[in-house]
Amino acid sequence: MEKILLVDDEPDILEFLRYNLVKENYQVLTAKNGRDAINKAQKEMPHLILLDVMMPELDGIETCRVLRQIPELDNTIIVFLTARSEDYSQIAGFEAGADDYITKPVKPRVLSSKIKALFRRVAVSDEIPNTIQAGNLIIDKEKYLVSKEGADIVLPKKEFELLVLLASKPNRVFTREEIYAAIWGNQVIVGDRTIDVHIRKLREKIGESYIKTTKGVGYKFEIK
Amino acid sequence: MEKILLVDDEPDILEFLRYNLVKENYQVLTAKNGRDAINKAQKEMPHLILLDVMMPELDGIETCRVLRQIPELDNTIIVFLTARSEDYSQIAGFEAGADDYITKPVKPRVLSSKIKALFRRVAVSDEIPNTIQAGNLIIDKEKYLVSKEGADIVLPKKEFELLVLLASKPNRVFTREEIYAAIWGNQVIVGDRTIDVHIRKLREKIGESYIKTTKGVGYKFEIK
DNA sequence: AGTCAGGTTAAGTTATTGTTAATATTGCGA
DNA sequence: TCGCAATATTAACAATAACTTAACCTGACT
Repeated sequence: MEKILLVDDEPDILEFLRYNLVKENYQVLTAKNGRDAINKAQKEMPHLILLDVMMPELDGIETCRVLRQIPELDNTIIVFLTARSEDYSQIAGFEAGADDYITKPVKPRVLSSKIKALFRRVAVSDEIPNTIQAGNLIIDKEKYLVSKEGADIVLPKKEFELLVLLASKPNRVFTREEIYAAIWGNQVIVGDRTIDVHIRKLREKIGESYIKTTKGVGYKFEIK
Repeated sequence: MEKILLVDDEPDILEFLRYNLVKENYQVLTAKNGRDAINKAQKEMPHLILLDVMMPELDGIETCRVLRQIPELDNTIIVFLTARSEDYSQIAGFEAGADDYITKPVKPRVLSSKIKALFRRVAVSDEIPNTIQAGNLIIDKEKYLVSKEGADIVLPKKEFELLVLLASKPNRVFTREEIYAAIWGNQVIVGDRTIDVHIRKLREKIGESYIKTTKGVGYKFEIK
């Protein structure tokens, strides 16, 4: 369920928007000014912020600028609510980092269809870079699957992570230390044959030719 | 060709509107009061209904409310014809489920451009798929129904949501965290066997072959 | 030959998931 | 509002897959 933060200084509008969005099954939070919005946004990490442009003190444009500074909110969609499609505010708004506009008076169906469309857009653009091509292997991080010439290979977690690591920079040699750090982290301690065994299993499954040992240094995913 | 239903108690206006819309190549039906409109709408399934607000007996607002109860007319656009842009009627109208307004006196060019714009918008937002086809399962999110080879399967809420989530991206592995976040949200905390049990129930009902476990990672809805 | 780095195998260990039944919660109709 | 039935969650234990380790092997280089 998507979380939406509404920001407007007029309680009536806030209520009107909330009513319509709750009906569409969104989780709705509200803030009544810019400062409030920034706090709540940081705490709640909403997926979308609907932000009135005209507000006393910190206006929508300024609020948006501040919000866009927060790296955690990078994937948050910001939509402006403007009185009319004034060219001025639109330009300023997009420059401040808004994703879209809705003009007042807000029509419920426009509201919901626009928001739906925005979420859809995000959902689509999200699925782009989840696969690594390396030689004739395709590694799909999302599906946790490796396919080799059409055939799917299922790998256990550690083996998959190992492969992803090595294949993420083909031909680069990863030392054992690097591999430990990346896959086990600094907390876990494992014996010194563990990686070798995983490498063995991996080679068995994807074929012996991909992973090369550089003695005294480490392993690499070789791609000619 | 789009079908438009005109509703107004004044024959002159009706005739005026029809003339202008027929010219634009729409298929035009008319009704002279709210009751009539509801009947014709159900029978004819128009793509758009142009509805006068001021009508004796059942007024436009009320008619609209009734129309919006009819699920088949969900995708029908409802446009109000109002004497002037009174704030009151606008709000009431939008709450009743209208999509837009046209104010009287109606200018033919405004009429046709507005209607064109509305159809264009619907054409875009219409692609929201309310049904997922996955293997030989058809999942209808609207009807909360799953059918497998013609037979309907009724699923409890949680199981249904789980299925929808997994089937929304077939073959993608969802981690337990993702599943928790999607179905329970960040607020609720449930024990660590809860998902498993729901998975069990689901598999019992839809068949064992669809949902695959990727140990250490999560679950996926597999579709070959 | 001795040492060092890594390879291999199988057996042990642990972590994760499956399963069932019991318990809690919810929603709904009388 | 009560009580029932349907759902949802938890608990306890079983099953299984993944991971790690130990013991031994191989080959290269000195």
